Amino acid sequence: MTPAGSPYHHGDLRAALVQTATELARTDGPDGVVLRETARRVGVSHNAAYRHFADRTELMTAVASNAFAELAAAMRAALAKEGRKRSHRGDPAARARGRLRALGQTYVDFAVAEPGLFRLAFHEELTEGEPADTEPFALLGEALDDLVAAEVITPEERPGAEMMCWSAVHGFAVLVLDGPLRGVSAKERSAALSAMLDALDHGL
Amino acid sequence: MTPAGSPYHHGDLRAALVQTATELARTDGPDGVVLRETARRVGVSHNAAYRHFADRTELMTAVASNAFAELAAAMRAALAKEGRKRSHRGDPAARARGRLRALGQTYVDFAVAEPGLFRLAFHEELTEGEPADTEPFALLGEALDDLVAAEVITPEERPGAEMMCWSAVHGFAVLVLDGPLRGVSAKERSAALSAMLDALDHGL
DNA sequence: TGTACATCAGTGAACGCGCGTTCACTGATGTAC
DNA sequence: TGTACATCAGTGAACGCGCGTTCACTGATGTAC
Repeated sequence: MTPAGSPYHHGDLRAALVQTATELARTDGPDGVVLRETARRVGVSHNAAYRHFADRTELMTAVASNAFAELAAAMRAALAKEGRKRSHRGDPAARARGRLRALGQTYVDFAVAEPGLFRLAFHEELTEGEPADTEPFALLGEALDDLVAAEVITPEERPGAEMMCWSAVHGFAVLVLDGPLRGVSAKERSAALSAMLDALDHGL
Repeated sequence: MTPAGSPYHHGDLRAALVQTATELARTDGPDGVVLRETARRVGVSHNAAYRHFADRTELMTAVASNAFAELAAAMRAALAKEGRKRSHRGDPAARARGRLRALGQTYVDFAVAEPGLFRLAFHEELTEGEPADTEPFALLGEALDDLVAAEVITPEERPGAEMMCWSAVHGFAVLVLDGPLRGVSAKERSAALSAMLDALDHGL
């Protein structure tokens, strides 16, 4: 608990910086994460940040990690909601398929709702280092485990199916954000996504 | 025909700038396209570029257009090569499927071979304006027309199939360049791509 | 064929930008005795 | 309980960077008469 006013010691400056930088990324994307601006907004001198991060990249990496966590949380919520559906009672195959679809839908929804965070999470310079924090893809993998368990697909089909799901869902998101699907209306977009998820489900 | 030496008038400065900027993009990606450096390499004062481009973005757009043309050319070559296969004689369905697969393969190969150009082509800031030059996607669309004509898929299935192909292929490329598939060896990568193209083919 | 003149294509110097990063420093905090 | 001291967390000023862009200018070219 820091006293009111502007105490010399912040309390939890690191967390405050990451939080603020995340908001910048949300609004302005990867390039919006400016070290000086982040410090300014937190109300601290810009070099104070160097107590907590070696450089700007380290700050961005922390933001990316935040973004992945946010996406993963949305996906877990969607998974739980879908799992609870009455129609899936006693039908593990339908449930597994429904959950996979829900994951894909949520992934794309997140990209559209938070383009800045999404772009940052997959920002080239950040993914260069150690293996990225890819919980979202792990969740997709678990959904595929369920699909195998429910005998919707065979273990042999799984590798192809997995690449397919990862790629289709991520690709759709990217094409909507920065590709030829950019200008498309929300309505058309969800129709296209829906058609694709149908094809994906049917193809498995 | 310009005389030897350093004539005052270049001859075709615009083309030279685009060409050089393309090489910069090839090596260093979107951020590598630096107006001053481009002019420097061409051997011209940096503001000469403003005779031919309103600003840096316009130069980059020209480079992106080059990149798309290069990708499209590779795809057309793959299409022609696949179409000539003996095994496809009298089997339009097999041929249509083979061509679609060849397109996907070529698309990913291009992204891996020319990451800088690929990233530039789908660079956020460039795709903002008017509809991008998307011949590669048009080719994918034509391949799907053939698939419908050969009765491999029905016209009703086509929209979902199209989104699926676009997304899967583009998504795979992006995941390999900047996503969790980044570090993967060439061998693993082509196995994964192959598995995905199998799944895609089988799913249609 | 010669010449005047509009137009096009280049030059060179300068500006402002705002950043990331480093340096030498000071204020606050907690712990050993 | 008091005090010395190491350590941690901030500050403020400064640097260098290299860029994109603009300004006022000059050299080359082609066309009308």
